[in-house]
Amino acid sequence: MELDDRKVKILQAIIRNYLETGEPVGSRTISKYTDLKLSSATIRNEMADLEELGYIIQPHTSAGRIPSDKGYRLYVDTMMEAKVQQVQQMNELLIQKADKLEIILKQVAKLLATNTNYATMVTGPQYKNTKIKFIQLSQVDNEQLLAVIVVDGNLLKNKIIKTKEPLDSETLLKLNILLNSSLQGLCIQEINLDIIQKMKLQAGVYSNIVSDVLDAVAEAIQEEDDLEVYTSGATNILKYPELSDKERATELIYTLEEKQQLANILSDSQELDEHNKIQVYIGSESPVKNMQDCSVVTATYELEKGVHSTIGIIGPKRMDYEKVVNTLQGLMVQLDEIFKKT
Amino acid sequence: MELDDRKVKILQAIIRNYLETGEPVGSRTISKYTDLKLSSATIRNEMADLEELGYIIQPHTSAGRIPSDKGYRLYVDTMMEAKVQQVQQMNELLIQKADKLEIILKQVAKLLATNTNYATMVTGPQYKNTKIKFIQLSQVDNEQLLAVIVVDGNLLKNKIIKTKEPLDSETLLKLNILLNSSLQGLCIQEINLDIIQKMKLQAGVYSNIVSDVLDAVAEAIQEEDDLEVYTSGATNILKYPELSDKERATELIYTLEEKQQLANILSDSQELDEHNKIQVYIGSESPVKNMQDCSVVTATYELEKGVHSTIGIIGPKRMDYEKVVNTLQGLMVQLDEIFKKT
DNA sequence: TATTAGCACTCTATCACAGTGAGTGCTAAC
DNA sequence: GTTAGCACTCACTGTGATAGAGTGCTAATA
Repeated sequence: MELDDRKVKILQAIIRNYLETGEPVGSRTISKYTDLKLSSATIRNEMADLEELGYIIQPHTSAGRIPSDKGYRLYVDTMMEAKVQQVQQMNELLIQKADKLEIILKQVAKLLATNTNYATMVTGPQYKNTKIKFIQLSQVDNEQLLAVIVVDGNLLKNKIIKTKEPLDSETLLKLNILLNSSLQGLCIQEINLDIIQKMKLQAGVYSNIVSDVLDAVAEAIQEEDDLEVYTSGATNILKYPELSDKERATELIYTLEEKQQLANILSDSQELDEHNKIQVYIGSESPVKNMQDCSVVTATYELEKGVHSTIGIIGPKRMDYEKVVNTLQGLMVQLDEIFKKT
Repeated sequence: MELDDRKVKILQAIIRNYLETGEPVGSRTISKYTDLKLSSATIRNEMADLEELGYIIQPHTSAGRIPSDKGYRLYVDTMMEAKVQQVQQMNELLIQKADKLEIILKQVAKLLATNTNYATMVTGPQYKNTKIKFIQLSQVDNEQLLAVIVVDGNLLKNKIIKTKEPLDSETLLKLNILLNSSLQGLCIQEINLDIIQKMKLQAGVYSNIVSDVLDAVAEAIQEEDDLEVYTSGATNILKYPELSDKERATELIYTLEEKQQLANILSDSQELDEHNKIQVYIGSESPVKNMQDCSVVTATYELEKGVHSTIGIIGPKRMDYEKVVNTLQGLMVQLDEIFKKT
C-alpha cells in the first residue's frame, strides 16, 4: 500500500491537530477540519490504512489516533513549512556582549526556554583546534609561579605551579621567551615529543619547570573536553501532561540537572551536524534513554571563528516542531547579528 | 497555661512520629508510642491543650494532629539531640583537592543531596576582604594587553585590555612595577582617589592604561558580589507528597533553577550566622516566598582563611532536622579535614 | 482531682457501579 | 468509492455506601 496524496493530507491533519490539542484525534474532527469534503466513515477507512502502515496509533479501541514516531518523522522530514521565527528579547543581550561567552549562552538558553515553553540545553563554547597565542610565567610569591595561557578566541587559562625556591627575573624572562618561541601558534596536537625534548634541553636545569608548564597547558586545554552544559526551563516539562507524571518528570528533570547524559546527545549531534544544520531526534531516536518520550531538536552554531556551541530544545513528542526548527533557524541569524556586527 | 514536662514529652512524641510517617498523629498512637503509660483519652485532653497553645494543628475534625511552625520551632530549639552524622563518600573528594574550589563545592552539594534526600544549595566561594597579591600586565598581541590579578587565596582574575598600539617591554616592566608596588597588599576598599592620583602621575602618558587596569581590578573583584549559587538534588523535592503536587513542585524547582531567590536566603543567613553556626528557617520564617511550605537549614563554613561558603538544605517542613543539623555539623569537621590537613 | 472507659459523632478515603459520550469497525445502501 | 447507520468498546465521571481512624464529651473510677 502506498501513501497517496489524500492519505498524506489526512495524516498531516491528524498530526497538526494532535500537536495543538494533545488529545487523540477522531475521524469526525478530521472530516470537519480538512477541506477534503469526506465523511467521517471514509476518514475512518483511511485511518485504518494509516495505522496499518505504522504512521498512527490507537491508544485504545474506542479512542482516536495519535501519531507514531514514524508519523512524526514523516512530518518533520516533509510536511513542515519554513517561516521566520524570531527569539523575542534577543536584543537585550547586546549590552552583555562585552562579557564572557558563557554568560551570553546561558541567557540564550533562558530566552529560548521562555520563548518556546520547552526545556533547553546549551553547551559551553567549544574551542576547536585552538592555537596557543601567548604564554606567560610570573612569580607570584616565593614558592608559586603563575602560568597564564592565552589561546585563540582570547580564552584564558591559569595554572599555579609550586616551586621550591623563587626564580630570578632573568631566568624567568628566558623561560618565557623559550615557551613562547617554541609553542606559539601550535595547537595541542602539534606539541610532540620532539618539541618537548628540544625545549627541555634548552631549559637546562629548569627543565622540570618546562614539564610543569606543559602539563598545565595540557590540563588547561583538556578541561574543554568535558563538555560543559547549561540548562534552562526544566520546569517547562511539567506543563505537558504526558511527561509530568511523577516518575517521568523526576527522571527528566534529574537528567536535565545532572547534565551528564545531555552531553551525549549534544556531542552526538555535533558530530552529525553539517554546519548550521538542524537535527531532530524523535522519541526513541534519542541516544538518551530517559528521553524516549521526548523529542529533542539541536542546532550547532559558529559564534566566532573556531568557536562553536550546540543548543538543544527538549519537549514532548508532540512539540511544535515547526516553531522550534524555525526558531533555531532564526536564532542563527540573530546570533550572527550580535557577533559579526561588533 | 504552661508547657509542663508531660506536655513537652507528648509534643515531642507527636513531632517525632510525624517526621517519620508524614501522617497526622492520633492519640492512640502516642499512648502506645511513649513510655508515659497514659490512656488515649488523657492524651486527647493534653493534645487539645497543645492545640490551644498553638503547637499542633488538626487538619480536619476527625484527623490526628500535625506540628505547627511554632511546634517545629520548639523542637528545633530545645528537643533535638546532637550526634555525629557523617556525609558519606566525602573521602572521594580528596583526589579533587588540587582542583578549583567551585568544583569541590558542587560535589559537596551533590553528596549532601544524596545523603539527605533533600535539595541542596551552595554558594560559590566568598572571598572576604581579600588583598591584592600580584598584578601582571602582558602584551598578548599588537592591540591587546592581558591583566592578571591574583588575590589572597590564589583567586585569579583576568582581563583583556585593548590598546591602540603595542607597548615596548621596558614600559611594560615599569608599569608592572608601578602597579605592584602601589597596589600589593591592599584590598579594594583601600584603593582611594589619593592612591589612584599618585599612580596616574607616575604613569605619565600611560595613565589611561592605569585607569583601565584599575577598572579591571574593580570589575574583577566586583564579580564576586553577585553570589554564585549551585544547586543539586532538586528532584528530591518530588519525593515528598506535601510538596510534589504540580503547582508547588513547579514553583520550587523553578526557584532552585533560577537561583536568584536562593541568594536572598543564603546571604541573609550569612549575615546572621556567627561563625559555623547553623541556621534553621521553618516555613514562613524563610525570606523566600515560594518556600513557605519548606524548611531550610543553612550553615556557613570557612574553607580557607578568608574564604567562606554557605550551604543550605531545602526540604519539607517535616524534614529530619536532627539528621540535617548533625550532618551539617559533621560536614564542618570533614571539610576541615580536607582543607586544613593538606 | 486526675485518669480512663465508653460512646456518639465527624470526616476522609475507597470502592463498586451505572451512566455518558466519544470513537470505532462493519455492513449495506447509494 | 463513498456514506449512513448501528452495535460495540472503553475511558471518564459522579454517586452512594462503607469502612476506619480519630475526636470530644460524659460518667465512672482510683
